[in-house]
Amino acid sequence: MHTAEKIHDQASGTNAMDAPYLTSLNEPQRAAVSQTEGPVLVLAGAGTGKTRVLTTRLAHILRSNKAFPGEVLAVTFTNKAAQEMKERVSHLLGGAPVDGMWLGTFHALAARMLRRHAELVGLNSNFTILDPDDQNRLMKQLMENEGIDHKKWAPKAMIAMVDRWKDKGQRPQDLSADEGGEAAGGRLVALYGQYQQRLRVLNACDFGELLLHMITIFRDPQNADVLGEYQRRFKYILVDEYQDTNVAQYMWLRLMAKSTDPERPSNICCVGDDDQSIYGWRGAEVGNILKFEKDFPGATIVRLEENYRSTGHILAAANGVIRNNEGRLGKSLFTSGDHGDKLIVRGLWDGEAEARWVGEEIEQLQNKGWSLSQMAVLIRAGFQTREFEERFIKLGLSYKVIGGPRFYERMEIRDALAYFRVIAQPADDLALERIINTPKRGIGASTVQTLYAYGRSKGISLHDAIMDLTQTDELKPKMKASLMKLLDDFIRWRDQMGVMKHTDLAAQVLDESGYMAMWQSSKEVDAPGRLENLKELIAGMEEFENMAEFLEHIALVMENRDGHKAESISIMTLHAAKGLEFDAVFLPGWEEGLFPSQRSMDESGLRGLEEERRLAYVGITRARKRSFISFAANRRMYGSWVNAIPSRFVDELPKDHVEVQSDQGLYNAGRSTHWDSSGSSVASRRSATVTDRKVVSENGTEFSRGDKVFHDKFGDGVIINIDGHKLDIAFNRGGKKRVMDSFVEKITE
DNA sequence: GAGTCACGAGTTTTT
DNA sequence: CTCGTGACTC
Ligand SMILES: Nc1ncnc2c1ncn2[C@@H]1O[C@H](COP(=O)(O)OP(=O)(O)OP(=O)(O)O)[C@@H](O)[C@H]1O
Repeated sequence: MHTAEKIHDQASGTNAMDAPYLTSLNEPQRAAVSQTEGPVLVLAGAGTGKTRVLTTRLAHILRSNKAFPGEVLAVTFTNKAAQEMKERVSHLLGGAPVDGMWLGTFHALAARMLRRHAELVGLNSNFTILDPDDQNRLMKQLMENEGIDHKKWAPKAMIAMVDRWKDKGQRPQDLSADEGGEAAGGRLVALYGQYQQRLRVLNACDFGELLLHMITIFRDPQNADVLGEYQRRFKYILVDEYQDTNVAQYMWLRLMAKSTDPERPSNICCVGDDDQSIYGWRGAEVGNILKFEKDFPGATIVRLEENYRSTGHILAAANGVIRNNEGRLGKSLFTSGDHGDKLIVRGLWDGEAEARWVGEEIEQLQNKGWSLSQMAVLIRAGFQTREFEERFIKLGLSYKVIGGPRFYERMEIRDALAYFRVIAQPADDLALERIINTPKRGIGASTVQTLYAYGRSKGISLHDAIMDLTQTDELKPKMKASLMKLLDDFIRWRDQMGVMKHTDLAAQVLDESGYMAMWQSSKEVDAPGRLENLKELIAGMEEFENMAEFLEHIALVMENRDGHKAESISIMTLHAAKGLEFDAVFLPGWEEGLFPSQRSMDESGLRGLEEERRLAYVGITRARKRSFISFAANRRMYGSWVNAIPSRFVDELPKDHVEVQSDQGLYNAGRSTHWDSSGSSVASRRSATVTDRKVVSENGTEFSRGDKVFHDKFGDGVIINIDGHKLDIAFNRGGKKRVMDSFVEKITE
């Protein structure tokens, strides 16, 4: 034990070493908890209690008076995990709520800091946090100004690239002009620069910028006192899911974790598992966890090997899959529990049959007394929810889609929020633009263009541009009156902000703006529902102190409506399931192209495939007792039927630990037989034909399934099957035809 | 400037 | 197939 710790213990007069919570840990876990001083890395596989260690460690630090709550920085991956950790800690400490901790996601914590120091980077402390939709719209505007074709270069894709740069901590000035490659006609870096400028004018930040601004502040020698304050404040730093931190997050952490006294290394504890790194596409760097020892010399590495979550068969199956990845740190895992039941692997005819089967299995488990809340369907991509939802509705099974369509993404909610945002922060152009003509005020697109053009020429916001132009005669009188009315409304509402209760103000705004009336008089079928949602929105605001707090919550916490629905099965993506556990887990859609995702492999090759495999590992290891893996031989894609072959991950499951239960021998047949969908005119019906994955035509073009092609006579289509040089193509104009590869051209976007 | 229709693109994964 | 965008007309 470190000397410092002893001193603390004596000083506080508390002997925390016999605290009750320590008895619920195994030996290495306890070591990781009680070694509070110096850098510690807990590197361990799934279900070994990493999160439990981190939570207990936090409780231990507080309980032994080593730090006040406000002196601990604890970073979690999701807001939900932060919430849970807060509850667990307070529970471990006897139940009283623990307030004042710096506990949250990277973004939530950075936002909290940035509100305090906004002026150091030229922002006002009431800056707006843009959501992804705002980002896209802003990018689109910039591209239109620059005359860049936003159909050829999707603004969303451009923003994705900008976000990746931000993940790496790269600002426009850190990039050479050609770093964007062909994107946006070779001008992406320039666009990035303009985008940053606009953020400043809008007094706004996007997600990545929250961290980048804090890094900028910390690095500026002029602000040494600010950095010093945080370095001294945070006596202990704890980070969960360290394998999925990106470069910017890493830099931010390192700046704060830098010890002010070389004699006393920083007390940072990170936990993670390189095999569970699944956010590479978002800039996460597994390298961060690999170099921990180098970054923090003298670090203690704790390995946990006992898995407390899953049965032997589940662990063995997961290990069998992940073993196929190269360059792993390698960890051993064992369980003292039973083998349990083998994993079920089942091939089915199509997605509908798959959903039906899953439904049956769920009902059987229910009949055995298992709880729906302890079951989950884990999918690869959002669109897969549909067939399960349809099936569950038919069966009357209660379910919740985690991370599905979110409440705040609904049109009417976004509109209402836009009003609130403009009240809170007048320079929020994107919000103002959204509602400037909603409800209809006769302010059309061309007027907005005029206003923007003026604002751009003066370097001011839309709001200020309106202020200026309504003082002149440049606008038509009608337009001018309309704009002045709106401006006056906002000024009046803004004056009320400090006076009126925020929920009352919200109701008043929606009423006086005519927004409520717009829906009340609407004949649309969903108008009543929208009004209902608006009411709910205002009711939900009650939980918050004021408007600013409410808006902050909306921006940072992506919350889900039915998240609390008890006794229902969860449907969510594998990504969203990270860190969770269920008695029974269903893993549908294990087909090549879907899982592993074709796109991931096309974009990132082997790296992409390995990340997909880690996703499979994460999925399997979410299960405590039962795991059901399935694949379908036929999938509907863009309305036409596509036949699918089982995922390579199915083959990687060790035979001894799975029970294969496939319909009509689909397990093997799926990969060698062409399956006709019921009655549709697939050309190869006459015989079971061989499906090839790829073919290279005489003239050297490579065709794969899913490729878009053009045929002189039939037009555009998609390759659904390949048999030597013969391609089965679903043509957009209708009909599926079998043609020779030499007759079609590949369309490359 | 507002409303209607047709075409086109899309399916990863999210703080 | 389904949603959203953009072009066209009144
Ligand atoms: N010492 C222990 N004794 C009994 N149960 C434990 C112990 N440690 C952890 N567990 C249980 O094991 C399960 C997994 O723990 P936890 O979620 O902390 O693991 P993890 O390593 O974070 O998992 P993952 O990386 O897969 O998300 C939990 O149900 C937890 O309560």
